[in-house]
Amino acid sequence: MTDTAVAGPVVQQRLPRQRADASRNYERIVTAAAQLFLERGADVPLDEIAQRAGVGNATLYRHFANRNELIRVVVLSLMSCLSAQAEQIGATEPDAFEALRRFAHASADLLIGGLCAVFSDRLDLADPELCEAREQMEDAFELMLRRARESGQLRPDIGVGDLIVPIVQLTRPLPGTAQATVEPYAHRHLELLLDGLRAPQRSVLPGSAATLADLRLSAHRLNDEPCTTPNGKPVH
Amino acid sequence: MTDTAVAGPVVQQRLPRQRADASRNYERIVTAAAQLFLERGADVPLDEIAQRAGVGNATLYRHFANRNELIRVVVLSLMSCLSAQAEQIGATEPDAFEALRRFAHASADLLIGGLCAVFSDRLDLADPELCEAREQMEDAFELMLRRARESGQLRPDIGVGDLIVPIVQLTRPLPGTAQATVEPYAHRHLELLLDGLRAPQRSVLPGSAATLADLRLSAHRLNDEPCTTPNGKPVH
Amino acid sequence: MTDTAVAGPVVQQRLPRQRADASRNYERIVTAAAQLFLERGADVPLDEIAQRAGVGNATLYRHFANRNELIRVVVLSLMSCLSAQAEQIGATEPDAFEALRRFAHASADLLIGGLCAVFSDRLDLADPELCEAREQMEDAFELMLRRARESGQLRPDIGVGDLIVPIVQLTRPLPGTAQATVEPYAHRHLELLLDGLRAPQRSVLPGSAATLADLRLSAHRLNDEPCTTPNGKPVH
Amino acid sequence: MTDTAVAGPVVQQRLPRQRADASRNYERIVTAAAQLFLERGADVPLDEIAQRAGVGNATLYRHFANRNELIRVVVLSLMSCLSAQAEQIGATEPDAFEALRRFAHASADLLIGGLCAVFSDRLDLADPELCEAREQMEDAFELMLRRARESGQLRPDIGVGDLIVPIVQLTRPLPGTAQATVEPYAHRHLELLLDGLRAPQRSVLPGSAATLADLRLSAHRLNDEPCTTPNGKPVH
DNA sequence: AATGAATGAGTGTTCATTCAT
DNA sequence: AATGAATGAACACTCATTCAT
Repeated sequence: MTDTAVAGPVVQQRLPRQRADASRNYERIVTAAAQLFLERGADVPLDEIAQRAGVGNATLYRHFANRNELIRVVVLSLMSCLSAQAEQIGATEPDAFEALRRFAHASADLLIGGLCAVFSDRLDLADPELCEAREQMEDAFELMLRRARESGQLRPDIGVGDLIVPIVQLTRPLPGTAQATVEPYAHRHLELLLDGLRAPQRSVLPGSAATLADLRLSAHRLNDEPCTTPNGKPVH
Repeated sequence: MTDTAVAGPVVQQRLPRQRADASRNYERIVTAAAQLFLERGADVPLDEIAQRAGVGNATLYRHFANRNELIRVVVLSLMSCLSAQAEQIGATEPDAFEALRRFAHASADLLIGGLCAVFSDRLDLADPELCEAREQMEDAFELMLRRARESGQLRPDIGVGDLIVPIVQLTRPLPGTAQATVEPYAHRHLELLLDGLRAPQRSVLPGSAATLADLRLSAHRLNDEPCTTPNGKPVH
Repeated sequence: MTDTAVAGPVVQQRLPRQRADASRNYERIVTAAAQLFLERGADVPLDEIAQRAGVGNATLYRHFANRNELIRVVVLSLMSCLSAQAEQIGATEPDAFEALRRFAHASADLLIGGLCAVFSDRLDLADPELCEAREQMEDAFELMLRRARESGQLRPDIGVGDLIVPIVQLTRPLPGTAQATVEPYAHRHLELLLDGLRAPQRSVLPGSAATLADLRLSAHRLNDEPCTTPNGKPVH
Repeated sequence: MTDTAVAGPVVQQRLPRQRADASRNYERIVTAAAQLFLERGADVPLDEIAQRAGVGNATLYRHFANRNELIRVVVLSLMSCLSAQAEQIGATEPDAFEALRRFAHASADLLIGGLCAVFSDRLDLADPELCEAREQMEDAFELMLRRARESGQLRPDIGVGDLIVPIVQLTRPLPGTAQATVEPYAHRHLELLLDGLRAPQRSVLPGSAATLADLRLSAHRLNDEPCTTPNGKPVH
């Protein structure tokens, strides 16, 4: 993935009249942020992002009012890339399950783990731009799943969340390590999961499939309650 | 899971003559820490842990010289519980794959996601107590896998890391949310993964199985290098 | 100087009925405190003093309400030793200047640098016990000086403060170092000073001689004022 | 002494393009630090230094990474002033001993007592800038001494440490008091010492002259050993 | 517009002092 | 009486955010 692959689509949405150096700085900041969020987590000092981008810290603030704004743009950028990938694979891969498989791995390659931030309390759930990007992405997954299901290769009890959430989780950087650490394993484990997705199904799944929005909502609901195990017993 | 289930085994290793109130506080701190680490990540203010434990901040420091000490004990406690579970399940469940399956879900119930801290740079890789607990845990998994493999129910190309890492990842709390948010989905996705583990295998896996130590080592190797994708292209 | 040399005289002044272990602890604390104050400054953690004394920290507080109490006793102990030395030397040394000289060096040997605490704001200037000890010590010096002056060996423009203050200063441990570091030099420089004290005088001294009380008073007067140089210009 | 007299030489060494307000703050911090270190010791809360300088605490940290950095600059500044004084006096005073005398008193006026920090474990003994400043200062003293010795006015058994150390000690602020408290006496006692330095010598000195580096080294050697009196008996 | 600098709120940690055994 | 433990108030240092150049 190149710099423009991440920052490009979003940058294009910005207002036209902008000094050349300003838009160059904007891109450099987004790029540096994407790198550092993945390498060091969502809490990296903004000063370091500015430094890696080669700009002053105040310049970062000129473009992004706060850390959440920056996260938002990085996430939008990632989701945008993802949707584009889906479209391209869907258009070219004849086998439906193989398309799903390739898309899943492509997502991992796109470091979709960064998307975990989608669920972060740092993002405004109602942000229209974000919602739209998310729906677009979910639609892409949905389409892939429908086709695979219709082809008879996908077990029928699978929803979009059953794919996105595991991809997000399996590709997250392990805490304290760079993204690159998990990546080789991510593909391997993803493959195992995909095998579990194939028809005929080998088990009865507990729970039900969820969308990202579902997850986000349940997170909101639970956030202030005491932490309990699924059996309802308080933790510890 | 009760308090003693988490803190017990470690507490038992402490020196004998300890005032009742002190050991009560010790356990309360470990318990509060385990909760808050899961709910809010490894960076929760220690003051909040002390507050939730109902003790002064300095009391926490009397028991644990710093945050890493505390993490270490929490992790040891979790791993210890896990090994005990394995033993119990292995002794009672006749079907080998079902034993594996139950153990995997039990691990998720034990909030094993917290174990992600094993990989954290916060822990001393060489700490003997930690190594021992990790090996014990890996042995338990190894035994489960061997039996399932010998019973012909497990695909043969699976190593211990192929189980532990996905469990850790799938059960990690989504960033910014409480552990409880993922948990229902964790079991569901784990089940999918387990289906992928069953024989006959439905795909050829990329990469190779890894142990926790492997992961940790590769993390060390990569940490100072520039972050690259598996294809060798620099990220972004 | 032995342990009892420091702690002894003061201990004898305490009330009679006391458990044997209590009075043993008292002495051990004073001894440990005297050591650590000299080695590490007046700010050593009291817990360390208790530890070196081999008692619990709370035991220290049973004997001394706070750090100042402890300093007070250590200082009293040192001054007491000093007065005893003066008496002994005065009684045995026939040459008056030599007596002064020996006393000065004996004072240095007694680590009189610790007396700097006399001036510390940590001590109650009006404390009667302290005043008495100070006067006693000053009397001893006074007597030495008078005899030396009468013998014609001492220049006439010298007061008691002209001896005590330089001794205190020259024997203070250099910051960040143990007392022992200066000690060899202290005797050497003291000797130089004593040479300066001999008659006939080689210069006209600025200012006037001071007593410890004078110093202490002027310290009080100045403490809250802005810091100025002797010329009245503000420092820096 | 004016602000620039203290902070000037060091400030001049900083990188060229600096905002006016930043360099003003830098000087104010150094000035405030020099004052407070002398008034209250090397342990004054940095927040208070910041407050006296009229800046926020974080501003202090922008300029000095930690307390030792600050001490280092203050010390460098003092030593630099001192060397300049020596040069000026040496060039204008025809009488060699009088030059020495004037320099000694000028040193006291420069609050050289603050130099005690030279010995502090807070300073990096190997710091090249510091070493250079120290050597420069010692050279200045050395030159003064040689001239006085050659003129026949200085007793021959005197080394540079025999001047610097007593000056440092005699001008140190008494603990718990402002620098100003000792200052009047410092000049008086210094004069006595200088009288002791004059030829013909009136005594045989014990020990030998030392440089600052010697002192620092012996401090290092002794710091971890048990504290003993010069006679080899353990203290107390 | 870009930026270096300023800043206050927050966190980890220490320590004098008090409490409970 | 002795003591291990508890505690809150300090202090060093960091960082997001704002200010001034």
